[in-house]
Amino acid sequence: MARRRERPGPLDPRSAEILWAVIEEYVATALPVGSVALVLKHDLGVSSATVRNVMAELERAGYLMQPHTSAGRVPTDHGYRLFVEGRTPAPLAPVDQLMIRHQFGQVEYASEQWFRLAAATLAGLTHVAGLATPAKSQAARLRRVDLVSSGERLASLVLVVAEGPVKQLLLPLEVVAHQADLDAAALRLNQLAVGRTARQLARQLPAWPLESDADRLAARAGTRILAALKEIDASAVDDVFSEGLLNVMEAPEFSESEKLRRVFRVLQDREYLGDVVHDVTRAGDVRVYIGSENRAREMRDVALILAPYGRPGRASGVVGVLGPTRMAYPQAIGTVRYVSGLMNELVDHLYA
Amino acid sequence: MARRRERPGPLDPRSAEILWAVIEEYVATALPVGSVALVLKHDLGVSSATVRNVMAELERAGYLMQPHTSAGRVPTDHGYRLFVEGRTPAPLAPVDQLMIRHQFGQVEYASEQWFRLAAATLAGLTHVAGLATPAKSQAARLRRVDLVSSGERLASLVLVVAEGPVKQLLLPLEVVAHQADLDAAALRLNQLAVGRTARQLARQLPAWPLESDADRLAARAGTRILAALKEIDASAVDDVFSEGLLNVMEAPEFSESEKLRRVFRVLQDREYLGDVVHDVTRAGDVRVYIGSENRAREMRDVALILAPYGRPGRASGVVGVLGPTRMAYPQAIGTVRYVSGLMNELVDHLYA
DNA sequence: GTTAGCACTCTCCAAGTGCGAGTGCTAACC
DNA sequence: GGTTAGCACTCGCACTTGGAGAGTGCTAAC
Repeated sequence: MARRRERPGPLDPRSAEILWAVIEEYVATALPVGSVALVLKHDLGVSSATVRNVMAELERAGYLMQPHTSAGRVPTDHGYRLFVEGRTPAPLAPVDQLMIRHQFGQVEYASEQWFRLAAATLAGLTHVAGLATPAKSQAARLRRVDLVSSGERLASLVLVVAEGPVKQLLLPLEVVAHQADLDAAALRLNQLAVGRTARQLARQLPAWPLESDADRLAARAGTRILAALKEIDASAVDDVFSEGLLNVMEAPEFSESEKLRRVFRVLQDREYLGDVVHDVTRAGDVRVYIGSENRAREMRDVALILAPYGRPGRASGVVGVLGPTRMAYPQAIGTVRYVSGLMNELVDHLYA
Repeated sequence: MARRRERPGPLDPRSAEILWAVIEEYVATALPVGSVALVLKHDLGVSSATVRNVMAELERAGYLMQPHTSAGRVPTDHGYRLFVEGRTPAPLAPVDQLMIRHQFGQVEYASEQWFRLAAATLAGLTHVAGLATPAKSQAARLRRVDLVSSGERLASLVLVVAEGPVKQLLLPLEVVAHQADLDAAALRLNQLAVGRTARQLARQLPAWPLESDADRLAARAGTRILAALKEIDASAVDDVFSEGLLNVMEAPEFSESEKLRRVFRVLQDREYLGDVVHDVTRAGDVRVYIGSENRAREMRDVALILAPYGRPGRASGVVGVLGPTRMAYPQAIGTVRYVSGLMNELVDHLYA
């Protein structure tokens, strides 16, 4: 019996075929896969005894495991990893491509809805949870300011930030000001602050003129704007749209709600998500995190497939899916890749 | 034995005392309450046998039930209802009031964060899930328009809506236009469209001038604005901030994830939530929906405590909590009432 | 009207049992 | 030498059985 080294490079073709078969079977049924059932369904050219021998090797190599003696085999995270690397992703079916394009066409001019739709689309096609973060740049650049009166001593400060969402803040006023006064200040702000990042604004703000009432109002707003820009830059991810979490809840591996809770907990951990998003953006392509490959312990039951979109540094975000490690990887990867390409187009178009 | 009519008006004091005791005990332990345990802990002036008799009556009247013969008693939805009506809500502890005020003080001028904070605060204090919907008026009124260039043939249309969030849309342009052209059009729009509702805009739009390029651009934007306003008006609730869903997931009654899934499903049903919000707003005070009192079947395991804030018709929303029917109602009601009062103050201040 | 006493009911838990799926090993086979 | 049939063995799962314990409803006495 050709004893194999522990977890070596590529598998011989037959072992690979059997491993793929086990994984596909397990992904479909969520039940440990036995040798007999496998030869029955997958028409491998060998008997169940041979399959048993190969499976035993695959287990020694760390790609399969038995939940208990005398149960079938279940893929390990390493097994899935090999599968993901060994199989080419399945490109999204043309009919689905068409369907998605149609849906995105409907919200083409409502950029706020892109991310939600991306998440929903991914959830719908992969039957796991879809995720999307809005595009965001490292250093937010102010594109437009507006001041709207909200009473004699209160104004709404509207900030349009390049490559990001619009923000509304309240600005309490020291002196009574009407819309005309605010307009004058806004004019000033659009001259002085637009196009600046937080860093630039911090440097220039002290030198702003303070001669007229409008100047002073503008300076006051400037301070507030600076704080807001800093806050935007500081947050790793400002929002994560998730859709189809119900899909994940329905998976049998999450029938004990403790595992479910763990996933939810991570999904609220902005810092962790920020790290992952950073990784994915830097990698520049689809990334797959399988179970224990996730940095967070609590994610050891789930797999994450993420792809960046946009332009690194300028405006970028990620889209992807989250599901049990028992997932149809080739299909999911193909789908995530397609949707990220679509988001690329949309964002490119917007921030050309 | 004084046979009682079925589910009559108020209970005699002793029966009420026992019912309250059962509910408090059950809320604390989540275990069916037996007669012996009750007299031991609650120091009622009677023996367990008497308690048994009273409990049997309460069961006949529909306020208690047994999960199975020879188990203790569990309150029914009717029992909780009686409890809610019979007990005065517990006002929020002064120390908690202070804590909340402090937290809201920190985001006083970031109106977008109020709702999330309200939900988070409620979740933290009540140990169930906190909910909040942003303030919204029946007929959105435009407060300000801005056009920002996003390329030669694309503009961002920024809409500030009275009593609502700011919106950003993309406006594809028929002809090449630079920021100066957009400014001219925006000036027109702020003269023609500001202060109008969708209905008013629909009437006036056809009569807008179309002489200059700016006019034509403004008209084009006007059409888009009208569509956006209509959309805002049409959506029953545009967003529901929920925090602390993990609290609910941890409750023993949701250990089977099927019940959990039901709750999540309802939480995504905008139409249903819209109906409830409408009810609460019309009622004008805290409303409690216990289990089967909810219109949605899927909500029969949970209780909802909601309070409106803002001004009906003008800008109003709701805050509240969602948890298992086994909830500390007096405390939760007191907390929800307090937070809704706080939101009232904030919104009043803003839209004075 | 209240209470002690008691028979009765029903869940929960632990231990025991048969079944079936699936394995690893051995010896024969190509 | 790799492959395969055969077989003993293992172990989880579902089911049964048998107390133990909690809690009830009823009855009779107070």
